[in-house]
Amino acid sequence: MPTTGRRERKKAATRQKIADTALRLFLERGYDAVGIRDVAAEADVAVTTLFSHFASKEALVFEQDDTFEQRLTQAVTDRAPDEPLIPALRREVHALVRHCTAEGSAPLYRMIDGSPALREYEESMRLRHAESLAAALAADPGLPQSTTACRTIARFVIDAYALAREAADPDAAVDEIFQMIEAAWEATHPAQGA
Amino acid sequence: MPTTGRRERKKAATRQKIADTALRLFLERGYDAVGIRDVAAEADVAVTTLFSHFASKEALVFEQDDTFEQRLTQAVTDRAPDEPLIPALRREVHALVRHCTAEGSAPLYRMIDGSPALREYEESMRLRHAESLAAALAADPGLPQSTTACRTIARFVIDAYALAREAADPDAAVDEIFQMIEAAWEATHPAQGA
DNA sequence: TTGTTAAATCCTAACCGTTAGGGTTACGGT
DNA sequence: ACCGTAACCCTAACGGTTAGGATTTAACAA
Repeated sequence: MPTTGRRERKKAATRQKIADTALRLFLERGYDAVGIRDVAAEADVAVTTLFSHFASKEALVFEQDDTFEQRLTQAVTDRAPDEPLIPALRREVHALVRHCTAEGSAPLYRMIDGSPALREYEESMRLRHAESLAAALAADPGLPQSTTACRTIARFVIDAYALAREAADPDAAVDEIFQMIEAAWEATHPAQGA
Repeated sequence: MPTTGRRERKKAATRQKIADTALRLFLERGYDAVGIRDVAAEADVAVTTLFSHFASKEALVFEQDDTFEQRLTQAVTDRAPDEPLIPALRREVHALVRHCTAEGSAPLYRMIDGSPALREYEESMRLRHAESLAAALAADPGLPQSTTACRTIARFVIDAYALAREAADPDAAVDEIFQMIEAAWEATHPAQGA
């Protein structure tokens, strides 16, 4: 029942073809040098079809980055019952940062960093992710923190990801920033473990 | 010698007239309902002139918000020689939040919150402010923290501003978040005051 | 004064992302 | 077999933004 139907398959194929074509062209010629009409023509679809699959030109680049959102929230909800929050988040951010500083991803992220529009779009996207994370934190019954505290920690975690990606030593930066986040988080407890 | 010359005066006047006209029209009819060509016509300038003064439509709304940047950095550089960093920043953020949650600013910020484009623009602008603040922190000889720590604290401070503005009780939110920031900051010291 | 330079402004026309309007095809369920 | 509708198409436009190049005018020196 999830994927029965030729219709959904064709739709998914169209979407994928658009995304693949776009990414290829962007990397070949540069993001700014490729127009929406170019992508649509090369993928052999109408411009309106392209925009029925993707909300904007920038969204073509971050095609499957709602997995980012899911991974963060799942790091909170799916952690072992006794595992403390912050280390779980740190582990996930480590993995996310490694994933996007890996070999194959380098050209993609160089392109992103080279385009103000893409940087701006990504930041705004991360903020939405932070809101999701904040909601996941607020929903955890083991965490009696205020909504403000949850939203704050969520943003701090997003900050850690963004800053670590730009740092000279991303791994070390994650650890350094998470020490700060840990301290911030503990400051919201009335000292629970003591 | 700062303001000699009729030329600079006329230029400043043109800029001001554009900004005033834009803000008036935006508040009267709504941001989306007013086009660039409307603003230019009402201000009696060419569209190209408008864009020689403002880089984008959104920039018309945040006309003089580099004072924001200056106030943050000056809170660091101009503080009393013995005043600790975080309380100085908290005081300034308190003032900034109060300023934009004041009576007269309400319609403006309702308009901003109502437009995704303006929200996105503001966030991106605040990130630039965070970079300035990070530079100011890194330049303070009394603060031997790493660049990563400086950039982190800078972003946390911007987060505090953004979150507090949206909170039900902005003043209390500033205090709550700054307790977390203080803890994060202390975590970067090898315990200096003990 | 007068002439020269460069800054500020102007006009027109276009570019590009995005959307509206409205039509065609073909899948899915009855 | 038939209908509803999802996915797709085309054309034309809208709105922010920019290029190209002309025109005015403050600033300043001869």
